[in-house]
Amino acid sequence: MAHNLSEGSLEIIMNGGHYDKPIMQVLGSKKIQGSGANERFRLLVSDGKHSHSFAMLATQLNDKLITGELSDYSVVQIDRFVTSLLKNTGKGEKRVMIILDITILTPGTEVGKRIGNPQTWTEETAGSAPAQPAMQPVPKPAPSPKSMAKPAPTANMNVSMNSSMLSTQMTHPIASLSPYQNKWVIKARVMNKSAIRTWSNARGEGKLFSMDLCDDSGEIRATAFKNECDKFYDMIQVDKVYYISRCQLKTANKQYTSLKNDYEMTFNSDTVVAECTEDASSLPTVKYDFVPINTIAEKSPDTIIDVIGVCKSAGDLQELTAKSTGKLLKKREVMLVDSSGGAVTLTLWGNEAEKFEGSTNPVILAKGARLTEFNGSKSLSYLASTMLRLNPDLPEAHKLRGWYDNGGADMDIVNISAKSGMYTGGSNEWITFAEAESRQLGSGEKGDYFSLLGVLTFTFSENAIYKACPQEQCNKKLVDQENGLFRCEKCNREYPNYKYRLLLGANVSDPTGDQRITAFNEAAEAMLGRSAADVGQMFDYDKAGYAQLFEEVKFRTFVFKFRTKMETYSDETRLKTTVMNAQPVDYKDGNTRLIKSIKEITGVEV
DNA sequence: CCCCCCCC
Repeated sequence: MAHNLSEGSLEIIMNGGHYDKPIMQVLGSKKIQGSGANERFRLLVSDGKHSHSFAMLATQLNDKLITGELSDYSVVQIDRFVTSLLKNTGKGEKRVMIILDITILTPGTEVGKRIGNPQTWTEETAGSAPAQPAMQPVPKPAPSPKSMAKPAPTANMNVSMNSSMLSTQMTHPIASLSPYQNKWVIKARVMNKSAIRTWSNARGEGKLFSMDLCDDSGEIRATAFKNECDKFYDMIQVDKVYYISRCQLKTANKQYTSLKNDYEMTFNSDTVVAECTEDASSLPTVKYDFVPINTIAEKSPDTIIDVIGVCKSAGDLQELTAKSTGKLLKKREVMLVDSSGGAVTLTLWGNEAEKFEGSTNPVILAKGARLTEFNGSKSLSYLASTMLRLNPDLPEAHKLRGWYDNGGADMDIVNISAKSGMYTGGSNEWITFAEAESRQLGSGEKGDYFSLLGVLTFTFSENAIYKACPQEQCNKKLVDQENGLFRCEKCNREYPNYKYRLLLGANVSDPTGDQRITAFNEAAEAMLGRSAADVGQMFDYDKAGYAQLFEEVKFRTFVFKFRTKMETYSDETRLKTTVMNAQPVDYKDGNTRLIKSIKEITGVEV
């Protein structure tokens, strides 16, 4: 197979010229910094004549390397790139190429060898190369942004370029910024802007706001303190594009951001920000990486994720006092659902909790919400840096609206945030009913907890729902006074209203046995995929639907967390097993466990 | 220079 590399293109690019979609061969790659989501790779590329390790892969293309798609010897077409001059201590300047888009023409495994005999490109080679290749268009002076308060820094402006590249070439890619180089201008879109926060600690006090910026090459967080906070807060607007220069760069603390950049920037008194008034539609807009709600349970706690869902219900505003700080907190729990059939609780705090209005079932978009785990179930928490948007004008949002209003509202859901409130931990191990029996779980004084992968083989629909005391903390079954009032023996009061709660009896089986179990309200909601209120509604008005629901849930598989204890009724002693928590199966986790046990049983490496 | 992001 013929591989026509763009011989000589590397030389042109290294001299600051532009070459449209050069075809090159990848000869090697090297991780230059970061790990996980923050890795950045450098490539050794060849155009057949020269080779050079000056190419950096934009982080959004990392996957191609990691998955092996972009293997050594691959022949690629570089569809989009920018170059930038970096100050190289003591050695003048060094040009880097940031690859933004790439098409793999022939996989490395098919090429299998180096093409031609490329020579390593060096400064000496550069000296012998023409400074301005003849094929380049006439250089154009770079227009400086009109509204800049100070003249835009003009460092590194390379004027040999075609007009479509002009604005990109004028500015520096975000991915190329580092603390070692301070003469740059970026052209970036504001993806997110925080509210102004104040702080006060031993080192002083002040206020700040932060913003997340992006361009073709990557993203970065910028923070403005005190004076700069006042100066720029009103000016900076989400979705707008700005030229920004003269900021301090420092290493980002990964604990507090999910942005793909090892650095973050701080505005200082020299910082220049000017709105870009030209067409900036080529710059990426806010990027969302929506996680389907039914897969949120598979993610690790403390992950920052983007989610979009319909607010199915919203709790009341709750006030509570933080035990650790004594601070008065306000929170509101909102239940989000999407067409994946999952439901998750999003907890709003403070101002956001106070002003939230969920009665119209708005579509809620939360970018950068934190996944938290409590008592074995997962939910989302709103952070200061979370971007919350109600009914955003996005295709995903319109789709969800349509789904919800056309039957989605009545869809069976599995609430991954369902909690029992009683679960006190226990081993993370899955065992079987046979193992539970052989370990004599439940025979002790305190009861035992265990987890198991099981199938719901039968559910008892009779008496699965009851009218409970409407008081927040009291779930006592009410006595119908037959006069429109219901009596709570615990509160010693009569109420005209009640709330429905579930108390579900069922059989759970695994390959080694089965067990009659009881699931209280939240666990039962997770198993039935319906809220107690919904089930109560069906019980009252749709008996057939109610019966159907209990049929449908049969043979669903869950990861159950049980509490089991021997109890004696009159003369009979038997195990009473309660479902603390029923979660949908995370098959990735399930397979890991399976592989581990295959290894243990067979001694064979899988 | 923040970096707390809460509670059950």
